[in-house]
Amino acid sequence: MSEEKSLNFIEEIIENDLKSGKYETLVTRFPPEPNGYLHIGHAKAICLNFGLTQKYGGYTNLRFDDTNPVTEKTEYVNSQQEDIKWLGFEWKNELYASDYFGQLHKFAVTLIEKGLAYVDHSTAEEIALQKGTPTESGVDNVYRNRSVEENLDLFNRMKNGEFEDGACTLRAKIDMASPNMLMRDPIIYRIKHTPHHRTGNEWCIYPMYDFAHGQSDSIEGITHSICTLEYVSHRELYDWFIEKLEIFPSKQYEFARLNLTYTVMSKRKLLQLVNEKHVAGWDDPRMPTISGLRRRGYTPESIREFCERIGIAKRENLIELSLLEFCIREDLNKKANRVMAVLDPIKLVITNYPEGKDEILVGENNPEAEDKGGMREIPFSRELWIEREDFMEEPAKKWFRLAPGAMVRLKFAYIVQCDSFEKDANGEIKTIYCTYIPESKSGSDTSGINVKGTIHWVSAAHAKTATVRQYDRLFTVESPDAEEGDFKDYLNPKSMEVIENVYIEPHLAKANLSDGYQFIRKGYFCLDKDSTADHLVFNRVVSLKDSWKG
RNA sequence: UGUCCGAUAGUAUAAGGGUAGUACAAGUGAUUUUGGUUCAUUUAGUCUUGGUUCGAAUCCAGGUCGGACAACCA
Repeated sequence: MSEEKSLNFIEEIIENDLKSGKYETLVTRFPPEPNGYLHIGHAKAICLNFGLTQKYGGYTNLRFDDTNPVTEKTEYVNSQQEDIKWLGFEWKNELYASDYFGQLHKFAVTLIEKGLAYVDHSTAEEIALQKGTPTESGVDNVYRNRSVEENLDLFNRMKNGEFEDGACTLRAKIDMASPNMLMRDPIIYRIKHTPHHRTGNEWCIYPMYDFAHGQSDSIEGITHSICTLEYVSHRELYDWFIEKLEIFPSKQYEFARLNLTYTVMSKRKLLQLVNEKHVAGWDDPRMPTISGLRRRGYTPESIREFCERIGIAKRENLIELSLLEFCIREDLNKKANRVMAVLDPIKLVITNYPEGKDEILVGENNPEAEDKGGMREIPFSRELWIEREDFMEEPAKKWFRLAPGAMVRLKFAYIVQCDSFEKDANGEIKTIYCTYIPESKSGSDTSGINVKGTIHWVSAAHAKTATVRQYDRLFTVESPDAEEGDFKDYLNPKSMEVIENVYIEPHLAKANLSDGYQFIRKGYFCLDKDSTADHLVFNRVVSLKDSWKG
């Protein structure tokens, strides 16, 4: 069966290149800068680059783009590696742009020797001024026409640490009148007397992104160098260096980055949320970081599926958060064991059930799993906790749950009928009194009674307690970036609701950190790493879809 | 008064000169011991104006709108 699946524009390019024999083996790379944690937007790029070589053969390198020692840290290198592995991908080579500092330095010397680079003593302000604007061309400066020998000598002295930071730069000599600002003699080396996370104090000059990225691709024989749209105008420069240096012609292709509703995606803004403690850290479950999503309870499969579904194109896009939620529900629906937990309890007493009697009921763990996920035991007794919202003193129309005189099925157990209820001094419902129908036991129901509603419960005498953290969108508006004023003005004050003393069925005491659970009728939850043996903390991954419109 | 990129249902993404399709979202109904799942079904789209053509979302030209570009960041 040939299921014609349409190709995205990058796959088309690759298939053409492979078919024409331009390349035998596809080589891609994922090139993060180790200056922050990876987020769902990076996941899109990871799935793309690794996915392509899985599909067409070939391999993908992991290359850290570590050309700026001021912002880069080993902590980030480690977290980024962990996230990529967790997503389920394996890189062929672990590489660093800093591995190429020696080679890159030689490339710079080559350019100088060809008369295509010069040392400039202008200040940053002067350079900006001489550069012109997008609509006005720039002007040449006095250092532009130095001799090759002088440039060689000066560049050598830069390398040897004879100048302070900012005293001079090495610039490519291209065209100060180019309509592309990046071609107006871009800086390719700058002085930074800053130790590097890998090369230590070996260098005090560091290449700029444009002078490192393309050449690194070329050195590694990257055939398709895939990046986001903001690099479109860099492509001309990318090609220029490769051409002048006469090295392997890697080609750059750009796709539109991911934007997600109700969140921000720039590393700068995410860092700000962390530093200013609007969230608990890079892995706060509300963060769109991969570590945050992992802690929230998202699975690698769900994120990969999401990346598959959003597609790859060149137009700007804003993906609805509901698609991400759909992907995790779809995955957890198959995998998550069903359990019962009561988040906002009221007492239910079964007046005709013997006091002191216990019963062990069995329930299937997951009706959606092939073997139903096996069975588990659930203790039942005379007094139960049920959800406050499952009782209505004056029922709305089409109300299927508990109300005076109404009958409901207790999940995995019996049908009960509400006889009366009691309020406390504040007028809040305190206790509901029911009678149960002994013949209606789940699995052996001979009562012949049909009820519309089924509710969850936990036996009061057997319940354990836990803390539940219910998460919601981090921002109140779809596009915090696009809004007026500071994006932080739109933080959702209710993005985390902590509920203490949630009653959970005893089975959940054995909950596993890596498993997702469905709290029946409430949503998908997972154990948080803050849990201890006697204090469990659950994160809500996502609520269940709720088509009840009360 | 620049250069480059883009424009298809609410949101994404296909259709590569020949019936505008899919997914999510939204609505309706059926099934259901989760108001979940599943199934069925409805709503809803080619930025604009010309041109080429028997025929244009697709090719061409002009316009409009959106985005990117003036860091010793990546």
